[in-house]
Amino acid sequence: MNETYNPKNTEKKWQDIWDADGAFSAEIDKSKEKFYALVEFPYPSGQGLHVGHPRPYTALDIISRKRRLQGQNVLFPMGWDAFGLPTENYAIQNKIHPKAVTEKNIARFKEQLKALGYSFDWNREISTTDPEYYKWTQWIFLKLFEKGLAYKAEMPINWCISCKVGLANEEVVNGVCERCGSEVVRKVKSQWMLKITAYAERLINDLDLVDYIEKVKVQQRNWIGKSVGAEINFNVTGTDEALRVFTTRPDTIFGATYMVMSPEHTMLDKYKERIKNWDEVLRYREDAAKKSDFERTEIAKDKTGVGLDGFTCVNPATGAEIPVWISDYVLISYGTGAIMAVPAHDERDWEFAQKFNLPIVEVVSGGNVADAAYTDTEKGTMVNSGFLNGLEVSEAKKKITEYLSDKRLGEGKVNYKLRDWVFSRQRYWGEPIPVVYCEHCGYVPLSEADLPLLLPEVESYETTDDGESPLSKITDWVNAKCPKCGAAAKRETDTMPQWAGSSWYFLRYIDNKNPDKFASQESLDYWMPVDWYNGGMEHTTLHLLYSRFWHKFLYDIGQVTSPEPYAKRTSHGMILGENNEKMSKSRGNVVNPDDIVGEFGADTLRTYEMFIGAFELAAAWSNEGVKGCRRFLDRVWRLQDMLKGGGYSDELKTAMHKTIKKVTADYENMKFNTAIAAMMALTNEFYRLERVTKAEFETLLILLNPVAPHITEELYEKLGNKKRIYQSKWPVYDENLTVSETVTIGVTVNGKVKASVDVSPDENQDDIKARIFAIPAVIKAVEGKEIVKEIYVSCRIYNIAVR
RNA sequence: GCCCGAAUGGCGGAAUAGGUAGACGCAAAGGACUUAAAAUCCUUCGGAGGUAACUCCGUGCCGGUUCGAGUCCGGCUUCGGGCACCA
Repeated sequence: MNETYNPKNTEKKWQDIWDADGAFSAEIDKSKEKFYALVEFPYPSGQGLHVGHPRPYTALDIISRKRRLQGQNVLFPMGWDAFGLPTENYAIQNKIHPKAVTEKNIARFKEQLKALGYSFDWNREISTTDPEYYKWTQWIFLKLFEKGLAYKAEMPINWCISCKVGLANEEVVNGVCERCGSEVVRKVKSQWMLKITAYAERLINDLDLVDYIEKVKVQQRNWIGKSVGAEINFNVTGTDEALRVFTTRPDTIFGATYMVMSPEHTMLDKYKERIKNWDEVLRYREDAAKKSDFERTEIAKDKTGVGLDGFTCVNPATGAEIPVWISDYVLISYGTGAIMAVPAHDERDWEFAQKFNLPIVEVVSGGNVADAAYTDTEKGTMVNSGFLNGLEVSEAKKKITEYLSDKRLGEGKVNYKLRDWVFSRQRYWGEPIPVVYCEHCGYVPLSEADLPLLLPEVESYETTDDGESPLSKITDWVNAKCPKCGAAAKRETDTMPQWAGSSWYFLRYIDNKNPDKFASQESLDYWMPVDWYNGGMEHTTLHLLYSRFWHKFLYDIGQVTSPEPYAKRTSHGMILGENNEKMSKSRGNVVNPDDIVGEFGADTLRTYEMFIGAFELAAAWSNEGVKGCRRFLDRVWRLQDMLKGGGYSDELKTAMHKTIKKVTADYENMKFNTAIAAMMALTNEFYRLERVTKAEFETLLILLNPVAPHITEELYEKLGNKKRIYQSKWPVYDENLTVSETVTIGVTVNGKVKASVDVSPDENQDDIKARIFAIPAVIKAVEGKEIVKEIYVSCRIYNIAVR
């Protein structure tokens, strides 16, 4: 009898052995196929590791460990996305330097991750807050600036009128400040922007080059939101000037019965003398400033707006003078900030017209525009539309666009929902933006030789009363010389958003200590692109898109050789609390991974998180379920007590080959739960026979090793192996041996199961039919009925349709 | 509101290409072992009816396609993720 399974005796032991052996350190080796596996590096929060973290990490650890056994040269790195708001807020509250907080949090995270036995190459660890790292983040910014992709623009921020600070969206709860409950307004500030929109088309098109799960591609395409339409000029009555609109439905122009401008539209200010109800406009503008875009575009809410008195435009198609309104459902950030309203064929316009009694003119037949807007573009013919009458919508689109550009009234235009990236934060704990402002030269970038521009020490990390970054109060840091003319100049005091550091981190892992370049050409050539990147769906539209944008930019300037950073992208579901709600302190349903490791061991935690359910779906935590996985590992441990020598036994030969096949495929398809179920079933077979051969046991151990690396290494050693599992080979299966001689299939009558019958794959239908019609239950079911049809699907089903 | 997902026993979930719904695990019940408990092992385990053989119902709801639908189509409901300064 061997001693009982105690992970405390074995897990640390194997982690130390792997460390000492350098088992998982990756080096360039051109004789081997490379595999670069990437998981999203964590934000090292003060709460420590969450049970959600191990889910994706274990998943790619499994794939990495398996690929190594299959002979690939695997790079599986880990690091820290350590700049950010929570650390800064914690630092403010506790009067500790954010750097100290970060160091402490990283140490804790690292210890926790190490205890889980991941095969990370810790030699390649990085932190975005390390000056040797953010030097290159700043360097990329300089390149963007150099190419005209970084620029300054007036953009609104959330401003708490009481705290006098700029707030993150998250800190605005129901329109009020999360800290003090006061009103939050939008305040316009000059901010650094990155021109991601210049890459919109390629970010869509190049999705065809990569293997991302479909929902990620769809979400990115929708986020970029390409729409093809036209920009059209509507002359302002009595002037030479035009109000320009963007529309995806130029075909409906004859139905444009009024126009709507965003309350922020600059043309309003220009014509304020003409607008008789200017006071009303100002009041409306103030109210709109309090709402987010999200609130403003909500369709369910009551539409609001102000009709301009004394300001009208002319519909260029009909020649009619039409009223102009302002309303907050038109956003200044999309299109031209103004629309032509076609209430008959747009839902929002329809509701607005209903509320304010504006005329609704049908120009596409097919619906009943008195009841609802008719928005179908597939079916319908143009009516009430002059020279467009009788055309289909798509034809009308083409014709009116040509007409408008001939008459110089507008032209075809592609618009994207994607907006440029607001790159400034008025915060301390971020990368300083390496730019100075010189009165003579304007914004001047630092020279590359001056990087990294270090984040200076400050007394206080509190944002300032005027909404500027805390850096603005450090005068001897702010005061600098213009790199161009040498005159006195001021440094930019905004810092970069957390997204900056995470937009290129995969490039630093491959050569993390290089002092001269973010990564050497050799390492880029060998390791890039990332072969498999797994992360949360919540990062699909921001992080994933931002990093693709930066990588494409680096590609354009010849710094990297692949147009896309990630060859493959998969996604995991969240781990919820036992009550099926998101884990949070306030809900009291948080599970600490340390407790699970302490009580059951890391292998149990890993096995459980992989067994919990379909990888891509959310799953609720269950402490009872954890116990079940520990029980499975206990059963595997006790297999050593029923060990017999020899190869695969005759009884289990098929089961062994089938299991190898299933586990091998399931791991690659991230169906970890069914892979584990198959290994449980195999273990149950050993128990049923009350013995396991050495070869069978070793195969099980290697198959299970990626999921539960410690227990399997220990048992493998106990079997007398001098080599470790990590040095062994992935088992192979023989396809011919995975097929059983007979299969049990169902016999159904009109789709209802009546009996089952064993068939062999090569048996012909007539023989099977003869046997089936001898079964009493089948005879009874078809008795006195007419047999209409019989369907036999080989090794699947035999169905008899009767009447 | 817009975009993307999801819904299957008491519970977590399984079901390559539309082919025996409920694999595997948890919980529960009964039994074996034990002085006892824990652990372990064995059995039962979707619902209703029936002594039984067996019958009927059953994959969120309504309808459709099909010899056959958890799976496909149309229309809903509810829940989760994202909505650009949380990351």
